[in-house]
Amino acid sequence: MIEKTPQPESFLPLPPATFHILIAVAEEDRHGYAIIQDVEVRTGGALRLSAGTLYRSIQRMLEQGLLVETQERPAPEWDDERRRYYRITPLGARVARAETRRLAGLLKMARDRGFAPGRA
Amino acid sequence: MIEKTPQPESFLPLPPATFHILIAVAEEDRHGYAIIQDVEVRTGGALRLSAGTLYRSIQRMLEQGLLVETQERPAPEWDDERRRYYRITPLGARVARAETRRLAGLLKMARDRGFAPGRA
DNA sequence: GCATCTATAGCCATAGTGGATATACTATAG
DNA sequence: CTATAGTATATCCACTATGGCTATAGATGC
Repeated sequence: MIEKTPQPESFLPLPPATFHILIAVAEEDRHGYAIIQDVEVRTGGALRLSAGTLYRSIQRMLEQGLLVETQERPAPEWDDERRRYYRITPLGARVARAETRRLAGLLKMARDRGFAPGRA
Repeated sequence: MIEKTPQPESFLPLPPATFHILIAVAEEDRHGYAIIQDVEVRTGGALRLSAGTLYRSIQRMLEQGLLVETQERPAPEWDDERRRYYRITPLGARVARAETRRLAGLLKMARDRGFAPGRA
């Protein structure tokens, strides 16, 4: 018996916070606070993930297998004991690609109906 | 005094149902049930707007000025008395364009971090 | 007669979110 | 020395959006 991994599509549509967290940890392993900062910088300050949303989202994502907590830590002089580092799993990456496809489709629908992505 | 219309950005991010409804009525005035069908066809059956979500979303959108109920009705032989037709307002169109821009930005972030919109 | 489709609308439970709060360590300014 | 701000994780409460169910009701089809 082959243990089947769940279909990425079954996670869709992703909660916005979940997608932003996956994008944040795609580049490199990040700890919670660094994820909040990455989202804020990436969106030009437009989206600030609240701590409540972040840690509950991470909990859920660990249970779903989209993230794992890594044991690898930076050199002690760069580290902070309090931090917990998270890494995206292969499943997490597949789910993120599926959500990316869904968004691309949605964007196409909007453009086809005349909502060009130009100025306001 | 010029009565200011609200900033389109203040509505963002749009609830998914709201954006789908705006896309549905962009093409032509539609009644509730026709909106549900348009969403289902457009998404290839992936998204089925529930009646509860639809009518509460419409209520909110009327109050926010994103939609108006039209008085114009099709010829009686094509009409159904029960139907209520909705039309997108200029504000609704501006909000939809703003949301389209936001989504385009989000999609770019995902692609920049390696989530190409290719296969799963 | 009964099911199905069309059409609108309200009710209830759940999920996701923001904001506030708690704890605690570090760095900087006064 | 002390106050403030930043870093870091975590929990609690309230609100919003959503899905599913139910109600109502006329039309169509078997």
